[in-house]
Amino acid sequence: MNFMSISTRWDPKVEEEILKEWEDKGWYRFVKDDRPVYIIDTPPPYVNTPVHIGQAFTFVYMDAIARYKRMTGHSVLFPLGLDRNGLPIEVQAEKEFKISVRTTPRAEFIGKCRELLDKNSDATKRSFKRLGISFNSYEKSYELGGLYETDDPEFRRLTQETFIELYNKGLIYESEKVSNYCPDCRISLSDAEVEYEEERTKLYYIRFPLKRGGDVVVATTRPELLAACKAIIYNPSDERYTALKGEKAIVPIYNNEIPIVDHPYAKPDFGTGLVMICSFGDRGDMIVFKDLGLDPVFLIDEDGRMNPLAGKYRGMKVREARRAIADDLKAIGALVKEEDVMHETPICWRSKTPIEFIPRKELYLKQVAFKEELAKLAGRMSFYSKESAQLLYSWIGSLTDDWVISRRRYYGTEIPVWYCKSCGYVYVPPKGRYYVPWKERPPIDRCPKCGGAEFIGETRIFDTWFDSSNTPIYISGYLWDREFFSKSYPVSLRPQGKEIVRSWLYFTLLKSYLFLGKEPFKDVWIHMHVVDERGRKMSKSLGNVVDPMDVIKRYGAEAFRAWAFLEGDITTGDVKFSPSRLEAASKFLTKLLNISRFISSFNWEKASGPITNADVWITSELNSLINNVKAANDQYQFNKAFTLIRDFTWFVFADHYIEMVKPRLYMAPGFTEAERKSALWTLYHSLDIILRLSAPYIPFVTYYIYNMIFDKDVHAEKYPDAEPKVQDMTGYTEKLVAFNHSVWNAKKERGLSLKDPINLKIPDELSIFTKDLVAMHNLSLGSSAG
RNA sequence: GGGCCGGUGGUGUAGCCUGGUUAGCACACCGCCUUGACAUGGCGGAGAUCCCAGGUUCAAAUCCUGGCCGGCCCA
Repeated sequence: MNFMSISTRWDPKVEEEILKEWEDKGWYRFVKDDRPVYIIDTPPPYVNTPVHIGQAFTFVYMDAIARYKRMTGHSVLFPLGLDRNGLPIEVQAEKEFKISVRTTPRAEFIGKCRELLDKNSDATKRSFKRLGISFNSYEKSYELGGLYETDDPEFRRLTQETFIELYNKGLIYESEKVSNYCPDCRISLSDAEVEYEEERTKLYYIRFPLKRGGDVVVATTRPELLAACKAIIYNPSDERYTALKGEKAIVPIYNNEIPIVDHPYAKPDFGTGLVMICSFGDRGDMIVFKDLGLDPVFLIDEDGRMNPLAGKYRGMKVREARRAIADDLKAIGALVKEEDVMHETPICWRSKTPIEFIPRKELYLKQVAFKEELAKLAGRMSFYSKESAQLLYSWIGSLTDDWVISRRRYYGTEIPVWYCKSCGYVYVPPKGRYYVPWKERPPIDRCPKCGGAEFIGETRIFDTWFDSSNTPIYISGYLWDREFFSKSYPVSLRPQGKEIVRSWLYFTLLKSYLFLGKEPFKDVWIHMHVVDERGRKMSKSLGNVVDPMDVIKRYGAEAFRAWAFLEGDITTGDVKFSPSRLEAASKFLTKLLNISRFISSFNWEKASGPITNADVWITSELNSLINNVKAANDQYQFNKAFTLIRDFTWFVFADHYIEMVKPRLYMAPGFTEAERKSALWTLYHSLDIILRLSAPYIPFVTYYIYNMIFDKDVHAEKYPDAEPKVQDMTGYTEKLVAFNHSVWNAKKERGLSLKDPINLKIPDELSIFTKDLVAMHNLSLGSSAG
């Protein structure tokens, strides 16, 4: 860069020039040397949508961590990953190309997905680059720090290797179990992928005749499951019904007899206190079926329609069947009443479709057996903030089923298994390469069991979390640099959102435990979300989505960054995005430029250090700032750290110290050359510290100023350390500030300009600053000394 | 139904752990000021039932109990 002098305003165009310089330098590339390594396992953004403002926000935080760690002498591994596996891209491909996954040949369909992914990936990369995120690289490569993609053959090779190893350890099994099923996505879901949504729905009160005569009324939200009802339960403490024990009820419409039994799952105050137990309306039904040893009947097929066992309702969608059966019940007088209720419905996290519980044959990874060990390993990781660890613990505690890892979709890592056509032998190949069983022959000619030569390749793929849970293993060189890997694992930091604690964080922990026997991270930084000005989640349907690139176009990346660090602590709560607050935060950039401009208008003359009391005072304040900022940084409290820097720079250094030394700089009468030099030394020294402290947060402006004044790259400098030799004079700050305000106030009250002389006494405790204070305020009389 | 987090001037927050200051700061607002870095500035001002109710204490924004509201998680 070559500019004449520091500008009074920050021009976002300068950011682009700086980015070019950074790119040319290749300075952020990962280098293996004898420095301690710091590894950040960044969350690979899914590339089917533009970068979200929340991602922009949190990646800026990660960038500050990376920059801070570099400046404190670490070799920082900070790779960019792009998540490209999974359902959303299939859905998008179907929409964009108007094709269906069910009718398009697999290879062709995958090609279409890839086409879209490549286009989207470029946009994502550009956004991060523009924000100044100092990833080791923006180019894909198979080396430490290289950009990686989760659908890359190498990444998938690792996924398959973890499978092969876990399979060989006997941790994976196939079973036909009832699983969460999304009829819309047509896949089984792990428990982690189930969300709950409050839904307004009807509660139907249905009359069941009793076999011995009379009847009972049962309330349910799912009358369409009547044909699958196997029992009616009441709470053992519910005296209204204890007499019914052992009785049989007759299911309306279907006329089969079912027992009435007591079970604590029934809540006396819900509906009538009687609950019909059907396979399967919800998780509670499953528990009761198991407890009572009932045989389930399944009524819903993979399209989300009623199957022939539902009788006349066959072929109907679940919701249609519900309405129809309610009408029929009414017609025969079995429907006592309908009531509006709010009900927590389990839904698919992607499509928001209500999930059904149906049996499917899927592959499972054992996890329930390891809950204790997992909780123990989780305890070895430090959480920031520490309260967020509870999210992980409670999830581990609530696990009841093993992890469904197979999916019947196309765009994902293939499950590396072949089946012998003649004897059904399950062949799992050795580790070492990426396998595509649906289109490849297995690497053996004959079945080891029966000698058969024909094999059927597995067509299913893995749950995307089975891929994503390998990121710390992948980025730290497991595949290509085993020596580095073994030294560097567990990696330093996992930064991620709270909403994927039970998925990404949990599954990574599980994989790491089963595959390596270790916890994956030393530190875990959990953040909340960026929401709109009114505190609502940003969503397309609300129309309140803010594109970070629009923000950058308008205000610049540096303004966005300044705002991100000043606005609030995203680890304790959601942060509201507000353009006016962003504008306000960006004013600090102007302030910093102008402070620098002012200081640089004087030549930096040699001096041995601060000699006057005022200069020692501000230097000791800087010391204290350095200590406080570093302490905050080390706790990942970057918002606190940057706020401290801003407050000091503006409201202490500029407002008080700079104003105090101006007379000296302009050689007001009575000051010596040595005193002037001392002030200059102190100003330059302070600015140097302030810029280095600020560099991780606002890397553009600090780079620009540092280059202009010190002709060096601030990002290659050391993070400041406090100087222990400086006498601590921070105790004066409060009094000094208060005195200055009292003078300004007094002048105000008397209608004087700040330049006018005034007759005021300097408090005794500030007498050591008399010379500077007299000159600063033009105090004419009454000073107690000097 | 259970758990976690949060509730401080119009807005964003600090302080709470380790009770005691006129509850600090910023944005916005109002007034004055083109003072040789900056008017995206300087100085000044007004503006707060510290969610509510009890309790502990000489003293509570801070500790305890209960409740309300908001958010999230689990059943």
